[in-house]
Amino acid sequence: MSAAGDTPGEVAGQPGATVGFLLSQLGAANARWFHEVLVPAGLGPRQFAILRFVAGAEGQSQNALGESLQIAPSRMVALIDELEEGGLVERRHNPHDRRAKALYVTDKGRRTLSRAMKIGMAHEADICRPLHEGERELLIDMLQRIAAAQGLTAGVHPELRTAEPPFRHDH
Amino acid sequence: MSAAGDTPGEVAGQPGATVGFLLSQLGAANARWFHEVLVPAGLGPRQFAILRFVAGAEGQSQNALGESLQIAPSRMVALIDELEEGGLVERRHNPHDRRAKALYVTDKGRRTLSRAMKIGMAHEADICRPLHEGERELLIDMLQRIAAAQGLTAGVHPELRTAEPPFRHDH
DNA sequence: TATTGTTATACTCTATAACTATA
DNA sequence: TATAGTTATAGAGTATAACAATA
Repeated sequence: MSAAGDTPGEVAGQPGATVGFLLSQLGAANARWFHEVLVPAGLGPRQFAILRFVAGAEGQSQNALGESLQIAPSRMVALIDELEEGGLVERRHNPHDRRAKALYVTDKGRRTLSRAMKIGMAHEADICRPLHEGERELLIDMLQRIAAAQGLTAGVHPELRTAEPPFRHDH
Repeated sequence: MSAAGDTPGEVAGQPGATVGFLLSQLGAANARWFHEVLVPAGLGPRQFAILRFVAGAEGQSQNALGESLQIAPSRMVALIDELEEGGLVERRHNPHDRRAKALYVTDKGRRTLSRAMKIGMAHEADICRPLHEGERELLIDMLQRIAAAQGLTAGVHPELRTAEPPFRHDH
């Protein structure tokens, strides 16, 4: 971090231009922004993520889904409740295990998901508008390398996660 | 967002590689990571940010500082309380306005700040380890362009902010 | 005895509004 | 009447543990 004070002429108290600060700042800002643009679809970012995972493998139990997304079982309940009350997913009976619920996306859920994904693509375009030709791919490549080095898996967002991430502690 | 399902062969339910997702994921992960590495300094990221701003312009009132960082006055109280209890900053009397407190960094605060900034620089180096020669500058340039397009000011972290950010709503 | 889903409880964080002492 | 700081309260979000039904 080329922190304030160690660069002559830099205003003390300003974090300056560091990757860490910018990632943190942009991450928080974009999460909120995405939350906002998703409102017309009637979904929050978390519900969007869960809806995608349900659609990706229908019939899963809540706990199985929660394990993929690293969400505690007790949290899944309210999350699925919301989606079910909105008529986007269904809890069906699992014929092989009467304890478990099998999760399915409804037709309405599929339409909502489709709309939300269009919004997501437009949002991505908005974010990348300041980038020049070809820079988006380069940016993604760099960010993916940083994510991989921190042991972040491709599909799981930390905001959803219950447990601590597999950070590197060798510094 | 090149969302799941619109790319043939992509596993549905996976957000895929988008700038929006990666920023959000890395932002959250790095914020937590930074929180963790900062523990030995006895500071949280927010307190670190405040300490820097106090050091950057000593004698400021709490409200003035809160306006710079976009923190509500009532939140500032507890934040400054913590720093004062830790012996890192002092609330002195403002000779010109007996309502206001003038904030100053103690010697201990200066040593803590110095230690925290070293940690911050090491953290930045850790983040950027997967990048090749010269890529860090390019990454910062791209991230700054994205931040600027969203109206984010250089020194203010959204996590600290009370009010809504000046997002673009033209999409 | 272990597991699925659920509920209840407590804890953290923060936003809001009321209050005091000054101005 | 307005402002600086403070306090109190309420709300959201989330983690933890206990629970009933089933395996």
